Amino acid sequence: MTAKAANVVEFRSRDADRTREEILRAATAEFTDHGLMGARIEAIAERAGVNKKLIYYYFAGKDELFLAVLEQSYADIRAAEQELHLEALAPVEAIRALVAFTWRHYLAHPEFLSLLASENMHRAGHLKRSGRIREMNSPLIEALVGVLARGQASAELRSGIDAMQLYISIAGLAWFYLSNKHTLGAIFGSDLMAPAARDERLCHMTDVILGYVVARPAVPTRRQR
Amino acid sequence: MTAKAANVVEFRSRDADRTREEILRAATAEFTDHGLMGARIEAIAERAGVNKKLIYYYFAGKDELFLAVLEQSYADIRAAEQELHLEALAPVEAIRALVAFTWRHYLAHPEFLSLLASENMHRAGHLKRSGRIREMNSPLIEALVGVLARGQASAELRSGIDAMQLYISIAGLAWFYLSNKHTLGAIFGSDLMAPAARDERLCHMTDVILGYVVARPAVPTRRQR
DNA sequence: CCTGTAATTCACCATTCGGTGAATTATTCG
DNA sequence: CGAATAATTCACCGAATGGTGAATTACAGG
Repeated sequence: MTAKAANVVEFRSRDADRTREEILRAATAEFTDHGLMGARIEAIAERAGVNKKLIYYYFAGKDELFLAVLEQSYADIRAAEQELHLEALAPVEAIRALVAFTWRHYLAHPEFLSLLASENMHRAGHLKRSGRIREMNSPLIEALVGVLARGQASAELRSGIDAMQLYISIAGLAWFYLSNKHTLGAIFGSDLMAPAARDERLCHMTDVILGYVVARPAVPTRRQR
Repeated sequence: MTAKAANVVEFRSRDADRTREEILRAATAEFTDHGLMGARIEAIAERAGVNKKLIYYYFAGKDELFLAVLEQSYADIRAAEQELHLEALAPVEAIRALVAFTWRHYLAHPEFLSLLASENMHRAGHLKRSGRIREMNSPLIEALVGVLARGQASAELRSGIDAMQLYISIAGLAWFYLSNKHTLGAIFGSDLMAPAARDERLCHMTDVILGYVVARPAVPTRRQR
């Protein structure tokens, strides 16, 4: 019985790898657009051009799918960091490169910002359950420690810089601008993503960070209580 | 009919203002904890100790409620900014005060970060519809412009600093650390909210910003293209 | 005390959503 | 080819969820 309209239903060619990847891609987009709670499984299925049940065939549920997306996004940035080779650059140039890299990576991967925002709202519950991500503990910090040590030895960089604090500051300068571009843009009445504005931001970020790390001739900064 | 168990139902004393405020308070908490999409109207009603329908009596719907919460949060920070009186401080001290203020306000008002994160995920749709917030265009920026002008005139501060960029940078240094404390804490394996860690962060932030704004004896910072 | 109305409760709905059991089909391998 | 199995579809569910119409009650003003 039930002659399905004969012409219309294209059957999916059966390719597990491709299907899984398409689900992941669609899920990344949906989670990025609407957050973990706002994302709809059915919407992910539609974006992927896939039957909803397939999502449960490949992933245990919404949370596991989100975790897979998050892990992928982390893997991407870690992989990109590998190509920085900070150890090959002079200290000041290494810092400058790190700032530019951070800016450009966030710019090119808005999903990273959005996914992490969701994950933080969930108090990093997925991340904590993921061995994979915790093992990805960025080698970048160690590279940065090396750069700071070299720079301090050569007196090019200020002493007493904490690598983690510096890393967080560099990330923060880029992150806040990009993740809050809509509210900031509305309040300041300007398009923060216009090419000129983006260039200016990188310029400013670089000045701020270099202003901090580059050793000063004399004038010591006073610590506040 | 239907004798409700006689003893149990305490009737709400009828106080429109109080009820409205309690709904707003509960909604702030719920939106903060779960985001706009994750927040449940019924949960807000329970938190407020109020019948669900009352929420629709005082607010048109979920989005209008969210907007009201957002407006309140903006009003709070604008009010707090009023008491800074940057114009009464020496330029460097004014910057230092602004950094500390930003840090402490975000620390004391996590809802501000969370609400704005939701609002940005929604591309500032509520904010754009709110005349009230757009009119709140921070006088802080103007005050900051004044500080920078004074500092430049007295040669205490570097020239060419853009007030908006600086404001975004100060906010970003605090924001990223706080809004991403869970993922950062998991990755770095440390408690970023421990008192010592918080003090260290403020210290670092201050050093970074002052390192940038304070005029250098000679060594000009090279601009990158 | 009485009455009008503002504030509150109650019962209910249509829809959406994450998720599932079982059938079905494509593909691989013997 | 024929059977086994991996990949996909189909039909369906129970629980939430945002929202509502209408009744009800506390309270202020006369």
